[in-house]
Amino acid sequence: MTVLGEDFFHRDALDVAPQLLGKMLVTNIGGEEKRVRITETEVYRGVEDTACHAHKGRTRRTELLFGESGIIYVYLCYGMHWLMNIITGEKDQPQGVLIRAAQGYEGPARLTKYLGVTGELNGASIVGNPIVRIEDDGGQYRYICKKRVGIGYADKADRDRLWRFCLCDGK
DNA sequence: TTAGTGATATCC
DNA sequence: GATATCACTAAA
Repeated sequence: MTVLGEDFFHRDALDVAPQLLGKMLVTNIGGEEKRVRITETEVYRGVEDTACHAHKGRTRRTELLFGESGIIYVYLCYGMHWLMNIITGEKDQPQGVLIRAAQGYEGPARLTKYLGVTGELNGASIVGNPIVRIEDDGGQYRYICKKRVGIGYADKADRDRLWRFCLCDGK
């Protein structure tokens, strides 16, 4: 078992997202360790991706997306749901991977609710952090690509991108 | 199908 | 200052 380091995230989101599938997401928030297997991820990539929060440019909120890889971007949606992303790729190139689901906790907000992830984690690093990390237990998994969801506001070309990655059942 | 909820961005 | 929007979920 190894803990994923900075080099894992310092690559294109389209490489990182599928490889995150099957990894263990481990948090230790409020003194309780929670451990789940990631089953679904989604890529938001670049200013040219109209579904990406950063496509209109830098703001206080999206500043993190332009930053260093391995940083956690947590965003509050509809006033009650925290969504968790991990920044990937080069600095000044806004891209990230949304953790959409884990085994037993399908749904991006259900996952963060279980783990105890909130805006307090926004801007934290996922490498060398006792609060949150990702472990690789060596498993190899099949996955399938699907269209992203919940981005009806984006251009059609971006809505049709197959940037959502789901673990196949079984192995 | 719709209510619930609040930060953020955008427009005065 | 105000208002519109939103990478969702649970309940009906």
